[in-house]
Amino acid sequence: MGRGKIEIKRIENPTNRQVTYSKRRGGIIKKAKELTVLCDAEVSLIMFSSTGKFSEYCSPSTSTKKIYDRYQQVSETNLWDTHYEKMQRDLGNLKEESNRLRKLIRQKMGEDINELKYKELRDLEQNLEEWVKRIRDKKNHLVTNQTETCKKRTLFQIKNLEEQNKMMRHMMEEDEAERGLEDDGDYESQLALGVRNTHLFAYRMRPAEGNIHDRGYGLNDLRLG
Amino acid sequence: MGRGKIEIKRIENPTNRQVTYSKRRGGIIKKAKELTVLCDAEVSLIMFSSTGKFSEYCSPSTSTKKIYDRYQQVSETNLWDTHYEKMQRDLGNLKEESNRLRKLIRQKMGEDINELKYKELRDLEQNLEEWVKRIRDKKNHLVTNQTETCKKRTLFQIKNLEEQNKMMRHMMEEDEAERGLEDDGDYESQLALGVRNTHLFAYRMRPAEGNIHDRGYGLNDLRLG
DNA sequence: AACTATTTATAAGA
DNA sequence: TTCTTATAAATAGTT
Repeated sequence: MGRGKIEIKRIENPTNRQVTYSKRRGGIIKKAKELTVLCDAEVSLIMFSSTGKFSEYCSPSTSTKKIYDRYQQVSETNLWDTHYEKMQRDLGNLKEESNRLRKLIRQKMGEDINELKYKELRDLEQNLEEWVKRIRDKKNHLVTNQTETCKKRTLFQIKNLEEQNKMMRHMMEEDEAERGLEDDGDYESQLALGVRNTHLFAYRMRPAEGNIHDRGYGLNDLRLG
Repeated sequence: MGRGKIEIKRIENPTNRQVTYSKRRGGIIKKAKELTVLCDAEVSLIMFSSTGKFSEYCSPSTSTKKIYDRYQQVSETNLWDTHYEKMQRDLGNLKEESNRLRKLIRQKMGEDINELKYKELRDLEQNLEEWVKRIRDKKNHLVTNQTETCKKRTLFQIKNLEEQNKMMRHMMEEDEAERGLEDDGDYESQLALGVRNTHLFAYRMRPAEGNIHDRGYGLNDLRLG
């Protein structure tokens, strides 16, 4: 849509790419809004440009987090359903195969009874038992995997939390330290200056050092008299 | 874009709404793909229709989860930045106010030196200290809040995990039970039938009960002798 | 940021 | 759902 048709492939010129990103980001967000309103849908749209610039749209009435939670539910349900359905299909196939085999056995028995020995039937039984076991193991494995995945995610969250806290504590300490320096230097020097200025008038003048006028803490409720 | 212009407001007819949803969902996913390729961007798009139908698009080379993790980082950073910037602005305002006040004080001192007492300067100092304290408390409060939010999220994840596990265990048990019934009834009766059928021919016949042909377990690697 | 020639998306109809 | 097509909307290239 434009003066010329463009091929859908990476725009190599970084400026053009950025401009196109801006324009199309606006377009897609508009589309998301329209979809939300027209169709009463819930939409979450998260975008990172190639330069790492972040934009998002989320339907009002919900939040990105809520949508993501719902997404996780649905997609895990899908995952589970898929595995489970595959298992059911496998079982179905086994049943069909079994039917064919039993027919074959009956035929054979009809044709030549001596070919079917008691031992062979024991084998059959054991084979069937093995298959049941396999199905069960498969299912257990599945459930275990799901559980492990959940555990891993939670552990990751905890790790994430710890890192975030560490970072925040670090930021806080750094800032505390910085503020502390200001307190010992800037702020106290101002106070001292104030006191000295009083002395200046009340008792005797002393020279004021440096420019203090652009470094002070403002006060909204200072009583002056 | 279409035979007629439409107002962007909820489509009341459910059929039309569904049709429009389908069409526009395709459109927006196409746009997301194009943005991804043209601009080398990372996009996550999650949609739920008004009937709860779920669709998503995610740039190849990443995943919805990764994008959401990145989103959380960025949006928390933004949140933090916003608060922090507000704090810095507050501090800036205080500094300005302070400058004005100091000018006023100097004027007053010039006009009438006796109005400024030592006690007043102590008040000034205490006020300044209070403000510093307030800023610090505000910041501590902020950090604490952030930490609490993270904790809550993690606890929620754990709770979620526990519920999911419970559900899965329930599903598994239910299915185990069902399978168990089949084993005791269907499956064993089939085996028994096999054995009995052998007896039928090898030793003596016994009546077979029920129709077994549509319920058996199939076998892929059964050796028939 | 604007502008506009084109391409693209899509509303309505089948 | 899917196709068709007239028309609205988005946007590529340009200023």
